[in-house]
Amino acid sequence: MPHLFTAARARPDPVKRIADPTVRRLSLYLRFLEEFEGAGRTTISSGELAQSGHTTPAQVRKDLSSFGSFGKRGLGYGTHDLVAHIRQILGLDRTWRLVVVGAGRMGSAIAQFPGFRDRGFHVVGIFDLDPRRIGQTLAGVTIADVCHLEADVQRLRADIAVLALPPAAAQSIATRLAQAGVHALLDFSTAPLTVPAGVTVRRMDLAMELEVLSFALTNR
Amino acid sequence: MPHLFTAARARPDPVKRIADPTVRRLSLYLRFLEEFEGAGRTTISSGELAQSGHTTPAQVRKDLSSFGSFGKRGLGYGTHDLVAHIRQILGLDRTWRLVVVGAGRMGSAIAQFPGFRDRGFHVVGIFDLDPRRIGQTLAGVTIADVCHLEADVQRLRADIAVLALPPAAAQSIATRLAQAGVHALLDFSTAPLTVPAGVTVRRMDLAMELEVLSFALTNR
DNA sequence: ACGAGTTTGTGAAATCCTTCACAATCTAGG
DNA sequence: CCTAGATTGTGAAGGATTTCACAAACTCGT
Ligand SMILES: NC(=O)c1ccc[n+]([C@@H]2O[C@H](COP(=O)([O-])OP(=O)(O)OC[C@H]3O[C@@H](n4cnc5c(N)ncnc54)[C@H](O)[C@@H]3O)[C@@H](O)[C@H]2O)c1
Ligand SMILES: NC(=O)c1ccc[n+]([C@@H]2O[C@H](COP(=O)([O-])OP(=O)(O)OC[C@H]3O[C@@H](n4cnc5c(N)ncnc54)[C@H](O)[C@@H]3O)[C@@H](O)[C@H]2O)c1
Repeated sequence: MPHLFTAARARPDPVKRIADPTVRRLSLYLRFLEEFEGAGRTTISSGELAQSGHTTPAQVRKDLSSFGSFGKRGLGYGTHDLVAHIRQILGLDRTWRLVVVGAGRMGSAIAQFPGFRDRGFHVVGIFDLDPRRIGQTLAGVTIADVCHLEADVQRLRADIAVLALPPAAAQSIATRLAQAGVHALLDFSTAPLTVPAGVTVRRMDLAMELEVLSFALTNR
Repeated sequence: MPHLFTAARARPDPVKRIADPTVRRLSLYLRFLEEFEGAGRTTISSGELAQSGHTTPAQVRKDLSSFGSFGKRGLGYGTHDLVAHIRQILGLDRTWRLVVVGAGRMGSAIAQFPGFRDRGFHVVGIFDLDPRRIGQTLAGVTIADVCHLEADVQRLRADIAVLALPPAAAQSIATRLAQAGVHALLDFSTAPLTVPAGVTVRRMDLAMELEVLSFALTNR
């Protein structure tokens, strides 16, 4: 399900579809660039980036060139510059407000993970159904009753929701979130969700990945 | 990085590369089929399967046809039959022995998740570095010291390892596991791993998925 | 200021994956 | 047994993504 988009921030030229794999790689490149920048490197070539990311120099250059021309021929890319550009392309030059729905094992692990805040993803709300969980605090956020979900996510101005729910509950919660104006969902449950147009869903399906590994092992 | 394989279990015909997306969809189809089977349906058409999985009838048929001819024209696929076939294709007609390395928030959540055992993935070992964790028990398995990792995974006959480690530790543990004969890794850390040929790695990169969502939100 | 050496940016080619379209084959009903 | 209706299996077409290959543009040392 590819999606159209218009270029970020008044750049007139490249109104163009960006492939999903490109966006994922951009996210990867960003990490390496930050490492390189931290290590004091001021420039980096497509070849070096490619090596870090298990891809090819041509791929790196194609990926970047869909957004503009950030490198210097003969030299490579300025690490600091490129970090700034990719952050802007990915929309990481701001913070995003996250809610976690389902405070079980997985939901708790995610809500307590400090790495997200460091990258601009702030957990501003946690919801559950279970009276024993409601009222407890995780990483400074008090678990709220899911029955006021719509009002709460609007009050909290949530941008993104992480669903760590039993599969049976996921669809109904997804619909309620979409209704309440949350346009991005990260779903850990096993059933694919149906959502209104304009809402993006990403799935994290552990069981599927294990089955892919099983297939790989089975076929030598 | 596509990989070659030879057809599962002495079928002479289709020595052919199977696309990764095909394998993932097979895993999806299997879930729906199990639901349909549980609901008493004896046959199902490619159209119905497609609808459940957000894909097209042609895609479903192509996917299945890379492995053989399982349907009946005019009727569809026998649910029970197809479940059995897909299980066999994916290598799910046996149990797989899992170890979890890193018993922090994420590792604990995974080790304690009952859903895996139900699908044939048995957690047989958990490892950590932290003396406070070593000796504790999760879901009936005692956390062992990672220093005997190689000997332990061989003794436990582990097939698959889940890495829930700090990124800095992941590469070294992956290398040790590969050395010890574990040919399939599921990695939760953020750095892509380099492994010897013959070892399959799947990544679960939460941060990357959030950044893809950030991109989607940013570009309307 | 110049030439040797690098590295980018990008059309074109190649590869990979999905969709189309239809003959082949089945069921069901009379 | 025959016909109407349904659905599979699959080559071929189409679309998407990756790789190739090379001119353009830069740096650096002299
Ligand atoms: N834990 C894992 O390692 C793991 C692995 C693979 C998949 N998953 C999937 O992730 C999801 C969560 O897994 P988990 O292990 O955290 O489960 P869990 O049972 O520990 O937690 C689920 C939580 O959701 C809450 N909940 C249930 N219905 C709700 C509703 N309608 N609204 C709000 N909260 C509700 C429950 O009270 C519970 O706290 C499941 O879909 C599971 O299949 C988890
Ligand atoms: N928790 C999350 O929601 C989350 C989200 C995104 C990514 N991740 C990633 O998953 C990984 C694990 O995250 P976490 O939250 O569970 O971290 P954590 O700190 O809770 O757990 C890490 C565990 O690994 C152990 N460990 C460290 N070095 C080790 C070694 N060499 N051998 C064995 N054990 C070792 C530590 O003792 C600790 O128990 C990290 O790479 C993290 O970036 C986690």
